[in-house]
Amino acid sequence: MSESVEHPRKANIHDVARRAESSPATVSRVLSGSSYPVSEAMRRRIVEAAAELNYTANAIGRMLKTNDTHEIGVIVPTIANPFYAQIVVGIEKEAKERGYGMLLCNTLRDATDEDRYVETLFGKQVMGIALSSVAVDHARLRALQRKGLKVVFIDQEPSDANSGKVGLDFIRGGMLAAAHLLSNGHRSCAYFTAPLDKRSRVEVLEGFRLEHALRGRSLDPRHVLVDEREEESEESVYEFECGRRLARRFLALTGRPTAVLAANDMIAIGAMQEFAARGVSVPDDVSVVGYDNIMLASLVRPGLTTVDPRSNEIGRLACRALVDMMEGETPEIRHVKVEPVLVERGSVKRPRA
Amino acid sequence: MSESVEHPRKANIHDVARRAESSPATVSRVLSGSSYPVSEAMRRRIVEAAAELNYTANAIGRMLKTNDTHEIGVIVPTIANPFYAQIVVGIEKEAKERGYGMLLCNTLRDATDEDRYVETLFGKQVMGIALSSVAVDHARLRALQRKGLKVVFIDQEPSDANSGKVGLDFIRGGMLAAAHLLSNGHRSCAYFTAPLDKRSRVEVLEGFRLEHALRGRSLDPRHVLVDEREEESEESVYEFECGRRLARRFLALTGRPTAVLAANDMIAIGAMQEFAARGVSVPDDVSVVGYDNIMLASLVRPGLTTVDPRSNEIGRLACRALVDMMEGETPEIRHVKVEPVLVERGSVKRPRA
DNA sequence: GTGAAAGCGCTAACAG
DNA sequence: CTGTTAGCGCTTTCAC
Repeated sequence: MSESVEHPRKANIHDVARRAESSPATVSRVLSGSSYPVSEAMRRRIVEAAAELNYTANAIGRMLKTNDTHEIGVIVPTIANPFYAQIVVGIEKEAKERGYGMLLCNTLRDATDEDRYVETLFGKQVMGIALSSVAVDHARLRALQRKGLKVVFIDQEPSDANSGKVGLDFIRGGMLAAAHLLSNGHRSCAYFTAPLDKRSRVEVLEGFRLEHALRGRSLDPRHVLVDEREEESEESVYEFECGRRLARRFLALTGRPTAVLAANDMIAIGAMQEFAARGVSVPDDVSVVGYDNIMLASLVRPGLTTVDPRSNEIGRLACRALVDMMEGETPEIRHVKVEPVLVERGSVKRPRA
Repeated sequence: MSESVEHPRKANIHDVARRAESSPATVSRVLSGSSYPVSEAMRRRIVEAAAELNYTANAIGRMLKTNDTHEIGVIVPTIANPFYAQIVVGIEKEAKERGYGMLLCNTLRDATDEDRYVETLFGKQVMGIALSSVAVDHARLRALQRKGLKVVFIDQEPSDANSGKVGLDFIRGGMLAAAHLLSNGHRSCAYFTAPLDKRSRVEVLEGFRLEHALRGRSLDPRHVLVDEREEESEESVYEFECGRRLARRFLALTGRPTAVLAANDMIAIGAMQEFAARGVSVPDDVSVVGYDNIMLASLVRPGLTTVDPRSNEIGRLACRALVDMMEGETPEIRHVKVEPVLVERGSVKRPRA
């Protein structure tokens, strides 16, 4: 039953040379786009012979010789999460433009796999790795960096002069939201968040506060509503429920604010849903701003005004930094923060007088 | 300015051999996990030397020698679409278990890029490609298959005895939905869909009809509601709006059915939203079933009962078929259809008597 | 302008 | 059990 059909051996550079009555060296020069001078006649013969033989250069041979794979490794928790999917697409776009291929690894948050992936990628001779994952063994990574591996961290603290880093500017995002709300005439704002154990959640709050301060205002501590419940079930389901719970607490507040910033869109949408269920109109009775700009934000009614972290751009920049490092460019742009941007939809309005 | 720090040359197999006072062959045997007998003492010395030198085998060298990269190529439109993201994650899980790496390519629906990707992957000596993209040059693909490339198509018509294929069983999905509705006592059902220019939309309808027939029922043609509007704007936004329009038409029907199957979740959710806005209760006044099981389906109120195509499983099977083909396994399982599954939530209920 | 030859790092005969 | 050797497909001196 083992009917392994014999395939015609793939043509190699010698085959092409023979057919074009030339030599491997010259074929290589022509087909790899070298600038080395080759006569027009010879060039034509070679191109023709290659076409006839259906020749495709073996990249492995080239890689071994040149010691340059033109590939980068990318490690993320999982592209099932749209945020990472966007980043990866951004990375790939940039990589494609620069002529690099991408080796993608989803760790699914398994620390063991993560380390294994780093090792495998290094073995495959990628010269650079972009990663957004916390559990990697940094000691090992350092060791590999000493052997020439370039590393760019995405949305992560630990970095150093030898690594690149692309950060998300949550503080700026919080400021953006505050600026939008305050300049729309809101004099009292609330912040909705799940427990403050993630950097993003606290930094958004920081920015929110900061912008208030910059405008001579302050955020009433009683208006910072932190959900107590632990994260059970799936993340987004949890966040949605969290938004509903916080909305109920919000409605019970005396001297209730006229606007809310939520730490992320799912919380905002949960809150909006609860408001609607209780006859509180968004944006007439209360304005809501989210964070993340997930697809859903454009679908709910009213559309959710939210802060977009520009994940695509994050990927692009990460890749750019990485490739620059690999190609020995100046490391000036090694540490970037991507500026988030406010997307206005219908969930914010000036408060009633 | 060109401060290219000199990195210590990576150790190679000769370095390890020298340090362990052995030979490259033996080092290879030990470090590549060959079953070739090597004395314990020697083995230990080699492992130790490798560790001291921080040795990582160069996979490129091995690939060139063995003519086996242990890598597969994956081509999809874009992982920004969660459906494809799920598939890719499924592929990768399976690939990881089987010891294969993955080269991911997002075509972003650019036909030119698609062909280029196929070529590049082939040049990189992947022995197999899984692809879910329509625009590939099939003539070229056939040519590469003749050179031994294995191909698995995902959710696509054109296939043949030489290629693998993993299909989605939309017909079965439609049947599942009908069975659920009918056995819950619904005697009159409707189908909501965007224009019938996609295979999925017509096959789901087919299945829906078929199951009716199998139970001696029939689907009233006037209850097949097809949106006329062309797809403008973003896909999911369009579908959402489409659901709302169809819901309005549905409510105007005389002898209105008690249940609805939507061609996909976004349409179903749009319809639910419209129903709610018009005081029609789901599931009390009308039951709704969706298709796709997107994350959102579990978040809306009531939860949307829907057909899950099991994209993750699709990816797994695609990869399994591919690797089997690459490893010369029997091709029995070459053409698979993945059985969808009904996920029950709160949007379906027996109709009022 | 062209070709011969060496060699990238590894594994697999083969010989001992 | 261990080592020597050849060579995977390519690029790149170097010599002509």
